[in-house]
Amino acid sequence: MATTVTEGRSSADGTLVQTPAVGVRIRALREAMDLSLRDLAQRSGVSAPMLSQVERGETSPTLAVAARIAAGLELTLSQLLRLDEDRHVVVVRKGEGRKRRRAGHRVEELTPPLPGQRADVSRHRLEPGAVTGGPGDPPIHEPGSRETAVVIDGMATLVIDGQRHELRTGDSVTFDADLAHHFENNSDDPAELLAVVAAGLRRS
Amino acid sequence: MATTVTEGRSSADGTLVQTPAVGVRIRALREAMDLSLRDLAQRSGVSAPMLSQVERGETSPTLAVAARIAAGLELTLSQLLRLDEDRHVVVVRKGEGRKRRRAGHRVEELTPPLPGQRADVSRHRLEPGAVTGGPGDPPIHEPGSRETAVVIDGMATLVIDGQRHELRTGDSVTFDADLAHHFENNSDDPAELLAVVAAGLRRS
DNA sequence: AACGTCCGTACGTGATAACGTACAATCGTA
DNA sequence: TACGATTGTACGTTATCACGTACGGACGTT
Repeated sequence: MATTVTEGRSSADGTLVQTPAVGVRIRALREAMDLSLRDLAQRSGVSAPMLSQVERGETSPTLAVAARIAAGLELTLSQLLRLDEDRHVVVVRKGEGRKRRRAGHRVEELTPPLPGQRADVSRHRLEPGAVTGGPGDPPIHEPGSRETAVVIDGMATLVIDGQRHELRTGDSVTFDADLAHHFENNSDDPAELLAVVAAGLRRS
Repeated sequence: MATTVTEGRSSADGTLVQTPAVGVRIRALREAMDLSLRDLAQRSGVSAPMLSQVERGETSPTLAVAARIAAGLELTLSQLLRLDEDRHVVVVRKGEGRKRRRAGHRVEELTPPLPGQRADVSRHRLEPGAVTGGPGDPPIHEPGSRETAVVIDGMATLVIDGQRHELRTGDSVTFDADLAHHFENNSDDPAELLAVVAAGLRRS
């Protein structure tokens, strides 16, 4: 039984000469989607030669063009850039320390650490009054990832982006998992949740 | 079905015209830090007139200068852009979702048909003696996809590649979903399953 | 081979991003 | 009032971004 907390570690301190890095990332994403330069050009509205130059780091695109490229890759620009800014290191913590600090929250990892894993399934048990992650240190998943949670038993409240969503047994919710979010159990009975985090496009 | 779609400040039709928005955000951040254009110019290495034009949305900066501006505001570029990309979607499905009924097999789709969806979560109820993957169903999934199933309640048997795996309540299993497989319920009580199918990298 | 079609990239041109300088407006201080 | 100091912005020049076109190379057919 292990508690997984996926934390994006931003490199705010480091220098960010990302112009060449984002080009490599764009090329990797494009090839991962099996798109040619002209395919992405049509999807994004950016010319193929421009894409080639950007991918090789010869030019720095404007925000407008970069946003169109990201949209062609079905990403927002911030998501695209975060792929390079973050180390997106997955920190796996043992349930021991986590359970002591976040009493009433038990996490059970269901998906094994297989290579090429793109979905992470975990089961959560929230005692009355317990919260996942915590408001101050919210678990944010990899950029581009999306989470689906199902309330198996009891009631829970999803707090995301300043909004609260009351969930009853049988309810499910889908949202972008790279946003700050956490679950609360404000009822008098334990709650069972099942969380599925689907990773964004990634290469090797 | 009662699905609730909650959106932040979406860009309406989906296309994101963020060039003017980020300018307003930059100005707000700069003024919040009590910096003049020349102050931020020195901190970021971008000329003050350029900053003025960017803040008013007259020009779209390149990624290189946008990153320098963000650094001058002590932010990464993705952090700066994220503040304006509020196309975060939260889809809440109250109660039971869209169902398909087979003989003794009820399927409930939990993930909404959102663009960019890469994982499909479904809930299955198997009556005693029932099997999944009945005649006229998509027997196997896309090549490269992987499936994780969790037995929420009852017992079930996974038959895959000529092998049988007995699963009890709380058990879970992960396997390559492009293999022929199906679930059976050989017990005397109904079984509740939750299946997660993570698609491979999409193409075109 | 010879063909058509795709791939990524080099080239030349128009558009514009980004700079340095200079200006009107505002504020504080003498 | 008058002055220096700052504010944000208009102007003109240079650098370069972004486009359309066109080229050499790789692949599959005929």
